[in-house]
Amino acid sequence: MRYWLMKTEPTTFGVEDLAAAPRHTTGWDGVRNYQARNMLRDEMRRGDQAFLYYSSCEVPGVAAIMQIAKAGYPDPTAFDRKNHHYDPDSDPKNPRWFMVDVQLKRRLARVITLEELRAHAGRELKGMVLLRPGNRLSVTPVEAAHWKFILSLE
DNA sequence: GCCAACGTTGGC
DNA sequence: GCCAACGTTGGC
Repeated sequence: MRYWLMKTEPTTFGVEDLAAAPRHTTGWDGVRNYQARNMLRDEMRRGDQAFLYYSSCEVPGVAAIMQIAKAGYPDPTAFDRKNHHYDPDSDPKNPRWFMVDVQLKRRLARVITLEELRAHAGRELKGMVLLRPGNRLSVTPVEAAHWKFILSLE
């Protein structure tokens, strides 16, 4: 089993939205970056776990644990003219963008803030993709040891 | 294939 | 709201 971190803006889609969804499960659609696409399409497996991470907000940080409920499949929002993430160049016969389904496992007792994670960037969380300067990827892998350490901060 | 211009991301 | 970092686009 592998570990991941997936970014969302809390004002757009927060933990409470996921909790309110049927079976606490939703499609993680709208990712339009090739590197992230490759992970969604090729690497994520059902049963993998992922941190739900809040970005572009007052207190960025890890807010919850999710489980990958369905491995990568074509993202239909790319074919929907009216959708904000519509991509006219994505051919349904050869889809360009992929998504997974995620299920809420549990909220963390508190948000583990980016500031806290950074405080450990030189040691326990050395090499964590999220903390790499200039990183903007909305989906990143998390090493098992890092995953465990972050939860120990909870 | 280079690279300048542009748009987006996301912390601060 | 600012701005640095990065990805994408398109002219050449």
